[in-house]
Amino acid sequence: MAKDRKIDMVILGLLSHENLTGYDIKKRIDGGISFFWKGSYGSIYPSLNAMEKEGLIIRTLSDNNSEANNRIEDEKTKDKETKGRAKILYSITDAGVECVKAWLEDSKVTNDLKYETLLKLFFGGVAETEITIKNIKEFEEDIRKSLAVLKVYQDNLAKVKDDKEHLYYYLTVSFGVTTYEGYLKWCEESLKMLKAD
Amino acid sequence: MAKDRKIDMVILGLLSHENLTGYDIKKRIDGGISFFWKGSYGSIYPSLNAMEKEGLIIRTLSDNNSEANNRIEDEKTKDKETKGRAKILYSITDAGVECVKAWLEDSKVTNDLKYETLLKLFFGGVAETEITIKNIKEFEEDIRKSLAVLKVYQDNLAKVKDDKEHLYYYLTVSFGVTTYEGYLKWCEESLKMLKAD
DNA sequence: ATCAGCATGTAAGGCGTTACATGATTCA
DNA sequence: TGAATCATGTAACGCCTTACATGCTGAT
Repeated sequence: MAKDRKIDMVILGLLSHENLTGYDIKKRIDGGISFFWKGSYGSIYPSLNAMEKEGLIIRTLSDNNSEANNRIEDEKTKDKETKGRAKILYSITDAGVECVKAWLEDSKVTNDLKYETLLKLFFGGVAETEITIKNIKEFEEDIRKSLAVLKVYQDNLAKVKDDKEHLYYYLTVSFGVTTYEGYLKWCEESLKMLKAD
Repeated sequence: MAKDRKIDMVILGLLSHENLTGYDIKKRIDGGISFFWKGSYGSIYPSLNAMEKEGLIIRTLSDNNSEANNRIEDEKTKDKETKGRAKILYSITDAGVECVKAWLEDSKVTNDLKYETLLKLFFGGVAETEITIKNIKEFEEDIRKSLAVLKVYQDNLAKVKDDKEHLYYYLTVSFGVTTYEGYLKWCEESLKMLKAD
């Protein structure tokens, strides 16, 4: 049942949208969801293998240049498609979908936040005020950049948010935009207070 | 140099304010900073022992009912104070303070956020809309409660924020208040959109 | 007398990162 | 030809949590 490894849910969730390789999954994680979740190959590939054994996902042939061939034709399960590349495309099984549903319906959640920025702020009294000001300015700059990226996502998604599938993505990105805007507001006020001594 | 174990910095930071036992440290972490950092005894005690060996902290006699006796009188270093309780009070050394300063001045930070709530939202399309609505409402309720607590902290700290020592605490708590208010705003808007279908 | 809170610690195990190892393909 | 990107995976190691083990103190 994929224990408590949240990475399993991330992968299962992504596969509920489309068939992906481990490499693709990494790209998806690094893309639109990176502001609230991260993952590395070192966790993705082992998770993929474990979930395949559990029957939550299966290897599939890639469907590029053809439609509807979600069946396995090669028992080595290495996709030979266009050339001879070793590429493993995964798709979610019914058991996998049930697993995601069960997780969604389970109301217990753990939001684990580790803000080193805030830690440094909290203990800022140990060093000079200038250090804290510098740290906040750097944080502000990072957020400003991320916010710009998120807003592009948000604008594009706003146009298609009537489609159920995109609404959830839109809401997630909006969460990022709202919180980042809050961060910037806080940065501004804090810098004012610190500069005033 | 306490490697990359962030818990070391949390402890060192707390000890830069006051002398504490491992048990006290746990309480401090669970208190005002729990919204951006967490820690358990299983990480606190080993960290304390490691840092003592590194000379970043030392065992101290508790100074209750007396002033200025920060010297060690008992080589067993178990504080025998009021009764015969085994209680180890730690204080930060100069090396420890330098360590915190070096960390504060190092501009690289890692803010590691794992929002299971957002993960569930992102993949909400797998289940019925009602599930997502329920999940958001639960998140909203949790945030509302935490915000109320934070606001009490903020109000109390606002009164003493002219004092340098308290300003940083005030700013940290304000960060929490600002972001939590943003969360609530987002919850409201999202629920509206989801209910509108 | 019992329970909550004070107080310290260890053991097992889970989760995850970094760095490494390997090799194909595509494009300049 | 060489660099970037695609693509999969392992090994070592680190950090942390959970659960357990132990025992004192103070209040009801």
